[in-house]
Amino acid sequence: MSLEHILLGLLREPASGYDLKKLFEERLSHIWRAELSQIYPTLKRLERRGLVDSREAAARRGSGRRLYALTKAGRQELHVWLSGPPQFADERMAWVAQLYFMGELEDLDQTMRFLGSVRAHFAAKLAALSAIQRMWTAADPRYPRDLPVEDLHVHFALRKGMCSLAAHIEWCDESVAELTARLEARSSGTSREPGAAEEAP
Amino acid sequence: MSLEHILLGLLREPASGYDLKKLFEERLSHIWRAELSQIYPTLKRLERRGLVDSREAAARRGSGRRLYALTKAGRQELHVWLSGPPQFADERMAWVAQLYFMGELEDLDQTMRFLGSVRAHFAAKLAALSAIQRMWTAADPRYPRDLPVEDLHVHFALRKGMCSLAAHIEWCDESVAELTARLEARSSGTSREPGAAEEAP
DNA sequence: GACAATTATATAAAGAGTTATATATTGACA
DNA sequence: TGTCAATATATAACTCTTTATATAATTGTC
Repeated sequence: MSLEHILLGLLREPASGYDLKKLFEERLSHIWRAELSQIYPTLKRLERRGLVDSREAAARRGSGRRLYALTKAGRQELHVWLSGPPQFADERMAWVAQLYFMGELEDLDQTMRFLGSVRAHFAAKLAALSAIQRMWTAADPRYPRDLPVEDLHVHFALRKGMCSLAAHIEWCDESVAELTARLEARSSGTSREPGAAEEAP
Repeated sequence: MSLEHILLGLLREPASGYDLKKLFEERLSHIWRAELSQIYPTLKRLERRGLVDSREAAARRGSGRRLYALTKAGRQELHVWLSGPPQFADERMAWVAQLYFMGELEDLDQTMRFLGSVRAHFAAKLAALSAIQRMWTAADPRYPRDLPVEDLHVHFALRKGMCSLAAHIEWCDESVAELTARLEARSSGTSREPGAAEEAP
């Protein structure tokens, strides 16, 4: 189970369930997301298996917090996961399925609007990752060539997100261009469209 | 629930659960996957809701088959889904998480091997999609500019997969190049590595 | 002093997907 | 004749994830 391993990875420094949720949002939002209702029971399971241990600590506010930390066995398990083969899972992309079936609507304007929404979505995500990279570049003169090994890997993961998103945007533009060419061909000369005949009967 | 809508999309022609599983594998493998154990109960649910209806039919082999077909309500529901906003879901990419934490291992050779596996994986997937595109190009002289509207959308979805995969491969190459530069810098001149001192003590 | 926001943990219930298993029929091949 | 592969449906058990809800203390604000 990947969530377990990711929690082990995040627990290089001791953290509470609440902290871990924040770490997911701040550092891993482009890779994985997890809800508190999933994190808490998973931490308990990891503790039962001896991969993490916990101690109570004073809360800044609210009820007491429980800080979890990696055990030796936990670090070993993490290394096994990291040394193993890449774990691929096939994606489920509902929005691509929508596009796949959208010919059914026979409405290329709808397709155009749809591609616009898609492009905006990915552009926003790319802007967020670019901002992170810019911050990093400004803050650390070693970026990225001379980063410490750990940060280099984080950099790779960030670049993965940026490259994917940039490709999505380019694909949107390619598709919009193909659609536009088609719509122009339709509105000018050779038209067999049912709607076009209404213009000059 | 997206699987329901995808089944509605596939059911433009009547099909059995078994047929639909094949359609997922043949046409939608780069977009969505579904197991028979998920398809059968989903079809029953769709029938209870009046979005599809079914009739028994003779099986080519095996026990009798049940053919499902879209109802009017089903087609309407499909159109609502297709007219709605794109449904994005954040991906969970275990392999990127592995890379993110891989600095922990302090073994850049392992990182290199990992990136090699990743590249091979995506290259194989891209080859599969490219083959589909080549077949299509060869079979239909209208590809892609003058395709019927329906096929144009299928083409867009295929191109989405190809663009993503090509970007993944480029990212792999970029990362390998950065890693290589680093490994060469380490093996030549300025070395503070613990292993390097053993060469000439 | 009331109220909202934040910090913090916990659990129940539902939904989505995977794995394993059971059944039955037919055709091909050895 | 036996058995393997393909066609076809069905269900149980399990895992993973989301949504909703409950509790409780503290800080800042109006």
